[in-house]
Amino acid sequence: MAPRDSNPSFMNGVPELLILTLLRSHEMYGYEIVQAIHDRTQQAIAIGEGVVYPVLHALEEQGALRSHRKTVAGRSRIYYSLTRPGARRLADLTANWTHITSAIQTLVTNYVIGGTHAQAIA
Amino acid sequence: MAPRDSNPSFMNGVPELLILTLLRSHEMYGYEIVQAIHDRTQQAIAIGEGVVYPVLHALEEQGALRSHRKTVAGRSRIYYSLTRPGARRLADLTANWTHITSAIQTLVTNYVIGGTHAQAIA
DNA sequence: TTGCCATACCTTGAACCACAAGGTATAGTC
DNA sequence: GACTATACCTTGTGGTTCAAGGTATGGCAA
Repeated sequence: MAPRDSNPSFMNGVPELLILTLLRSHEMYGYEIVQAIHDRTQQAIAIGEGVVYPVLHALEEQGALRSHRKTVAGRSRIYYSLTRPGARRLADLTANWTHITSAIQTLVTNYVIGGTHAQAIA
Repeated sequence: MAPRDSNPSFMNGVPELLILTLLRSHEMYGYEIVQAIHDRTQQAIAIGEGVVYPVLHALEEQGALRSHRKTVAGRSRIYYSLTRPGARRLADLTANWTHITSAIQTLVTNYVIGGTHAQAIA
């Protein structure tokens, strides 16, 4: 039921990380988050609604987010904001993300600078 | 049969990236790769044999790797090395990896430097 | 007024990847 | 003679993400 630990199932949880990150500065609603991720990453990353909404629900259920409805221009929106535990969770995820990606980056960019190392490719 | 593209299924393929990266400089065998990933990332990343071996088989089948048996000290090892297409594949994966992670990194580390932004956490 | 697009929410099914756990076999060590 | 390390491998399970669809309102254009 809970093989949560060990490896972070690798790079999983990126949507969660991005969503929490966006909510760090101010509250947002789901549809807005979907577009914000797309825009603020120069289209490098596109996370669909089918991913965002379930994550929002799960995070709220876990107490990491809090929500309230607001109607703007006849449109009903559900705004989400970080709770204290949510901020802690974001800090953990961010630290972990940085740790892992920098480890990978070090490996990947090691002595590839000028060489063609043709003997390895042969 | 082939919804391969769209998003890179996110951070998937990290094991593949790491394996190709290690094989960039010289040939290695599976068991060695498992430990090398563990060691060269300061234990930040641990990829099990259950992941490495299938990836090696798949990459060879796709023509990205080439293998040959060698017996060393009574131990039979299967050494893998990069082919030309494999090197191209590694270049693609690396570029993509860098692109995506830097986009995320930019979002994640934006104006978090000194502030507690307590108003967002409330 | 009818149709279409954008907004805004949501769920379902399938695909896929990585993992843990197991299984085989040999070499060296205690 | 048993245990650990080496070295290969496969299977089943589980968790994430995806694409595709489904509902409803507002605004705009034909």
